[in-house]
Amino acid sequence: MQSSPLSSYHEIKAEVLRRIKDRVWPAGTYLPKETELATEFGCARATVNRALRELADQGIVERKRKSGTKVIALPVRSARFTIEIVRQTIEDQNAEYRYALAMRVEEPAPDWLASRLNLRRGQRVLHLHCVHYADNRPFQFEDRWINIAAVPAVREADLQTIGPNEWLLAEVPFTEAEISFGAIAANAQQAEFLGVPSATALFQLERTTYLRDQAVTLVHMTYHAGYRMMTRY
Amino acid sequence: MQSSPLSSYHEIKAEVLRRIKDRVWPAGTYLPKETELATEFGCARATVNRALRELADQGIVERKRKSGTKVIALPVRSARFTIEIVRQTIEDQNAEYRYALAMRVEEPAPDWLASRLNLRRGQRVLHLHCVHYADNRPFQFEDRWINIAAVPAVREADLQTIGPNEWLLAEVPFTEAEISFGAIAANAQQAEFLGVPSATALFQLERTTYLRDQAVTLVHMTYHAGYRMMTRY
DNA sequence: CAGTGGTCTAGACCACGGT
DNA sequence: CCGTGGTCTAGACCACTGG
Repeated sequence: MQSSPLSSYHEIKAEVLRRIKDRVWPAGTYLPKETELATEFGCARATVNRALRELADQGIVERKRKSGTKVIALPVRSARFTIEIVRQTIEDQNAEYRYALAMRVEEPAPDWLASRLNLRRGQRVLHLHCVHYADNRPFQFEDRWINIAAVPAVREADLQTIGPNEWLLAEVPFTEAEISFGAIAANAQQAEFLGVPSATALFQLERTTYLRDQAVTLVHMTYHAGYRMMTRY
Repeated sequence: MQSSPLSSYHEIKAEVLRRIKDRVWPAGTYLPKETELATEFGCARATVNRALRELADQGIVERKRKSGTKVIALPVRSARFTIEIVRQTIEDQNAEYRYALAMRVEEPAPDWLASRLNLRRGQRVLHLHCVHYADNRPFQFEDRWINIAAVPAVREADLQTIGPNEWLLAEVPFTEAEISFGAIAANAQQAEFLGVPSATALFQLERTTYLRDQAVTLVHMTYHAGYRMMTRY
């Protein structure tokens, strides 16, 4: 074997991928064990291991102790979307970012919210409406609820200047979140803030954030008409 | 130092993460170098390396040779969406999957498509309309164009039984793709196939797939009203 | 119980990128 | 130039899991 000793895990990864693509190892079959590949490629087992581990992370192969490494039948393609701060998104487009806080109310959590975020009945929350502009055109409308108990400091926060997203990210980074994307028909409020006719089809991102099992915030971010979220893989 | 020798990279990762969260190492600061951490934790440098590398992959820290490892200021959270085959999605909901091929036409690529996929003018493509049902209710409408030159075998493919997505995935796995999500107002066709009023707000996924720089397929997958794509991170 | 991947080690050399 | 992370090695032990 040992054509020309591949000694970087990049090379090994590429070679293994090539064999899978070229059906040398068709979907469902098992690859040789790590030690065998190490011998074939003339490298240490750790190097093969690193290559295969990354292929497993990418969902190309599946590894199990004792059984070995096998090529996944229908490769599940997973795309990665980076959810940036809106300001970033806008500035990346070389547009001028402007932010406005349209509403800030402290009140007891409405029942639907309390049940959604698992709050005690009547627990106090901060309800915000914000609009993010790109070159003075509305880009995103943000409707956010913050659980005050989870971040008491928010009462003192100056959210006139900094968006709540950025403020929260700096205050309580590294939270767990649940995200969903969907399409909605603009309600009167969204239509007004975004400057579109009512019932316009809009892209919306919903995110619920938790810190150690305690809900921090629920936000609906509704984008201007025609917005598309993109990525490649 | 060396409180209690942490010797698994999991433990080290957790400990480093804890220190970042607890602001022992605030955003923007540099962590000790790998060798120092290895000494502190009483383990090999490779172990520290593995832990820090994974934190870098997660976008928690940023590493650069010579400079060192620093805590990212505003952690960019990236969510991973698995784009499964529709059949999977439906079956995962314990619903009955049914598929119908509504149209199959072979024709020269229209100009907009040719320019979009970088095809020669008039190159022949296969144009398909498919509907995927969950428990006999329309779930997704698929409008797909396939570049015949890229996958000649598609001419013989029986797309009555297997959806083109599954067929393509088996035939040409491991392609590059560009994806975008957005909201659209249903046109007459989409409205009819999905059984909703015209202009209903619908969630749509567009994907362009390439194999070695050659366009393979462009597809618009439009979901039933109310559909949301979910994930957590 | 035994086979395969999972992980750790101690040491080495290399490559990038500030100074 | 030279410090820091990037990677490789040879060898070892461990942990899960299939038979």
